[in-house]
Amino acid sequence: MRVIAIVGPTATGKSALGIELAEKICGEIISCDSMQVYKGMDIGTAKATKEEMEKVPHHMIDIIEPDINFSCADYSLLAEKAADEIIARGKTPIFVGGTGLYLDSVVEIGSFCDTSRDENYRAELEEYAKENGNSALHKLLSEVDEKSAAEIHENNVKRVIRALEIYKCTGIPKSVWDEKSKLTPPPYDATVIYLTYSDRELLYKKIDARVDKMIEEGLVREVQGLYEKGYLHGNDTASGAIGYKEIVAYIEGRVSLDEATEEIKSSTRKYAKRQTTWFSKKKNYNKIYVDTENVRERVDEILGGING
RNA sequence: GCCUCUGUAGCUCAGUUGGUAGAGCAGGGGACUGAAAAUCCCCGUGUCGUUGGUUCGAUUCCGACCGGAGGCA
Repeated sequence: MRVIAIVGPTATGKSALGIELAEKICGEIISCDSMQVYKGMDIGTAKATKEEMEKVPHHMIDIIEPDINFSCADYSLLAEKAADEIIARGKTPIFVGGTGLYLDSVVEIGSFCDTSRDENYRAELEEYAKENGNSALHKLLSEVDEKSAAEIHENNVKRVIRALEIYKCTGIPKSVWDEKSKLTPPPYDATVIYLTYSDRELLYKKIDARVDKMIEEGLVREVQGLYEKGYLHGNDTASGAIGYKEIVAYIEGRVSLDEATEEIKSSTRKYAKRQTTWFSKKKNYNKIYVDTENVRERVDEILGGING
C-alpha cells in the first residue's frame, strides 16, 4: 500500500506542503511528531491551526493528556490504524512530521517485540547503575545479549536498561527480536519527501525566527495554563519538550524570559541537527531544498519529481 | 599621575616550579527498533596582548608599551 511522507528538520515548511499536497491528491494528514499527540501543547509544537484541520483532516494530534507517556510502538499501532482507515476511504495517507523513529515505525519497522515497560525492573536497574557504575550495568547485558551490548554504549543507560528489560520480560534477547523485526515487511510502501536547507546557517535563522514567533503568539500563556493544571512538572515525556521545559524554568523564576528564549533556540538547533543526521542517511528519500521558501507553490514540481 | 589586578580556542576561564597548552559552553560529525523534542558517542594549533631582555630554550621570569577592571589622589 502506497503512502506519502514529508519529513525534515523543524522550520522547513513540512506542514504547509502537506496541506497543499493533501488538497491536490485527495489525501489526509497523519502527524508524525512525538509531541503533537499531546493535548494543549499547540504553539510550542507548531500544530496545524483549526482552519487548516478543517480544510484537510489531520490525525495523531491531540490524542492524549500531557502527563501520559507515549511510545513509538503506541504510535505505530494508532498511526497504522488511521492510515488503514484513510485508505479504506479511498484517500491517500500523508505522514508529516519530524520524528524520524515514528515514521520508521510505520514504514520500516516490521514489528515490535511484544513487551512494554516494566517500571519496577527499570527502577531496580537504575539503582544498580548508580551504585555499581554504568560498566557494571552494561556487563549484565553482555551476559545475556552480547550483540546488543556491543551495539549500545555503556553510558547510554536508558538503552542498556531497555535491552535488559526486553530479555527479562520475554526471555529473548533484544538482538534476536530486532532480527525478527527486520524479516517482517513493513505495512506500507512510502514515498518520502525530505525537506531541508542547503545551508545550515539558513536553517538556524529560520529556527530563531520561528521561536520568536512562538513567544509572540503566546507560548508563555500556553505553558502557564498547562502548568497550572498540573502538567509539565514531572519527568514525563511532555515535560521534556523543547519550548516547554525552558518556559517552565522561566515560570518558576529560575531564568529570565530572554534566557529561556535563547535556550529554546539553542535546543531547537541541536534537535534540528540530530534530525538532519537521521534523515540524511536514508538513501531512498527524495531530498528537496527549500531555501527559496515558497514550498507551497512547488507542489507540482515536487510531485512531478517524485513520480518521475 | 601613582598603585593593584588583568589580557591564553568564537565565549567564560584553567594551566605551565621555564621545554610552544586544556576544560566548560558554542560549533562540527555520528549512532538510534517501546521516554526519540529523548538518550548516547567522537572531534580542541590557538601569533598564550605587543615588544625588548635574561636563557640552550619564554606563553611561563624581568622591563617597557598598548588594551580592560578596580583603588588612591
